[in-house]
Amino acid sequence: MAQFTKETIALIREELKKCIPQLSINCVIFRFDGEALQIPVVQPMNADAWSIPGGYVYQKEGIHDAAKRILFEQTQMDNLILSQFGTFGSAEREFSKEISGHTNLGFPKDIIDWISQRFVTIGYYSIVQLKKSKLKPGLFFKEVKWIDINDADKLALDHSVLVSEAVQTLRAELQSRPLLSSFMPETFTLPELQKLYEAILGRPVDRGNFRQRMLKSNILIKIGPTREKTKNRPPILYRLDHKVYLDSLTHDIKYGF
Amino acid sequence: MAQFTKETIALIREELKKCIPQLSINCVIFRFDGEALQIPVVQPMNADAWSIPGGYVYQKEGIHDAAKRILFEQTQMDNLILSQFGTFGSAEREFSKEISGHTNLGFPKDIIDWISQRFVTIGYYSIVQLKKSKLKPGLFFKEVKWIDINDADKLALDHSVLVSEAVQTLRAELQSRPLLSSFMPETFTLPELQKLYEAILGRPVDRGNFRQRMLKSNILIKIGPTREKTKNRPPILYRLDHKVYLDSLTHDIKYGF
DNA sequence: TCAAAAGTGTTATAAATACACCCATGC
DNA sequence: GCATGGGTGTATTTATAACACTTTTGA
Repeated sequence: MAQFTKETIALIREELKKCIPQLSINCVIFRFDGEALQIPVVQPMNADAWSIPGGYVYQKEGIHDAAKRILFEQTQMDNLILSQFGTFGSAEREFSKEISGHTNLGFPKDIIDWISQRFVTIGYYSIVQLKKSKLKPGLFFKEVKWIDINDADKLALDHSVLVSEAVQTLRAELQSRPLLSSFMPETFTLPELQKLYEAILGRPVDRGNFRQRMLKSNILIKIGPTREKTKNRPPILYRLDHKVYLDSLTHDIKYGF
Repeated sequence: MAQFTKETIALIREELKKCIPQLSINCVIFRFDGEALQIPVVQPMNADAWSIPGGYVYQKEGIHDAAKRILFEQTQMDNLILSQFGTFGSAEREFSKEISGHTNLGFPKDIIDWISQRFVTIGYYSIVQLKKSKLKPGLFFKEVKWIDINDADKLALDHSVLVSEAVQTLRAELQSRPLLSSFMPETFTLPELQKLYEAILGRPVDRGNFRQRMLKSNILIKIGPTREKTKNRPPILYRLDHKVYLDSLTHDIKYGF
């Protein structure tokens, strides 16, 4: 396990001093690679386990800004629209054993004490387009990588729970938030869009009905028969009509009266 | 403005020592008086402004339990089902002036410093039946009272914002959470239920369609023609079929494909 | 010409929505 | 009898959902 230099430890100590204690932020970022939803996970310098990106809030910083900063520091991804999916702070959310159990953290006691306190964490989620999803590990991290959400069941602490809560929120907000703008590239085909919906909903969707609904809603603008050679019948290329799409989001729920 | 005794101040100091700093919880509790939605607001001993119930989280206490405890301490209401509606912590959420601006708080400096720090607050909401909604002010409070949500625009700090966020969440969760069980008494009439829906949705609803939908869903059990003398045609009494009601909550959203 | 994936159409059912009409009560 | 609020029915439109059929491509 890598050890931190004296300078790095001093730096970390200074950073932690500027933060609100016992409050953390964790981010679940989604992308769609054409087949499945994926999220980035990070591996700190001094640990083997994988976590979702997370950190602490500066005293003079809003929690929203903190989430953006932390995400950028740990993955280099920027310009994301973040939304909360919940705040987690049961009495059992106390991982001092799991954290200090690793004998060779390379941290002095004061830092170990600080990070192994009982924490309340605010969960944020966001979405990034595939082409903007290049990751670069932050200062104190060995590695960052994308994993399928279905493989997110062995993360550090209670991070697997956070991921599944974020997925549920994503699902619930599919019709009320402009998720497509964030997920899809400039141009795409209906079969591609359908696969995204299937990945988010976790179930197959009927092709005919899906197309009908999408086309009737006028959120898609046809821009040509296709781009490349395809193995079978070439799909039609579309792009989002952002204006119509934003208007189409269900601000009002149907009640039947 | 009332002053605290030396003993009370010592007690408060001991309490605060046991709490997570810079993290608070605020509760928005709804009841329905037959006409409008109402929430309880509290007035601390040493302040004139009205706030929604709120407090701090003990080190060894889950945030959910903390919300229940705080609510009980400040209103004596118990056995509520609490849900989060958001966590608030913008950099501007810093009310030291508003808090210490009141010159006669009656607190020593260390306590003023503690409570006028920058706080992140977790918002919880819940519902209580009218007949279970008797309030009793807590130890450090002058008064507790119910106010209409429409009159909640002059609360302390940013509490009016919290209330409006809670109302939005209530609205959004009307079809997915068992709110009726908490709002309605054992027996009620359809016009009464309709008024609740109108209060929550903030708009009139069609009587015919409302009745149809309610009756077709089988969540109501007819228990008699009426109870008392009424001015006009006596409405029919119903009670909730809790089993059917819970099953009827929309766990899956309609997408059209 | 065949498989595979894309694209289109048809139909049955259920839900949403707008109303019109009747009923029971007190005055 | 009539105003008032409670209760019921009907008709139109729209959405959901299942599924059959056609088209285009590469091999």
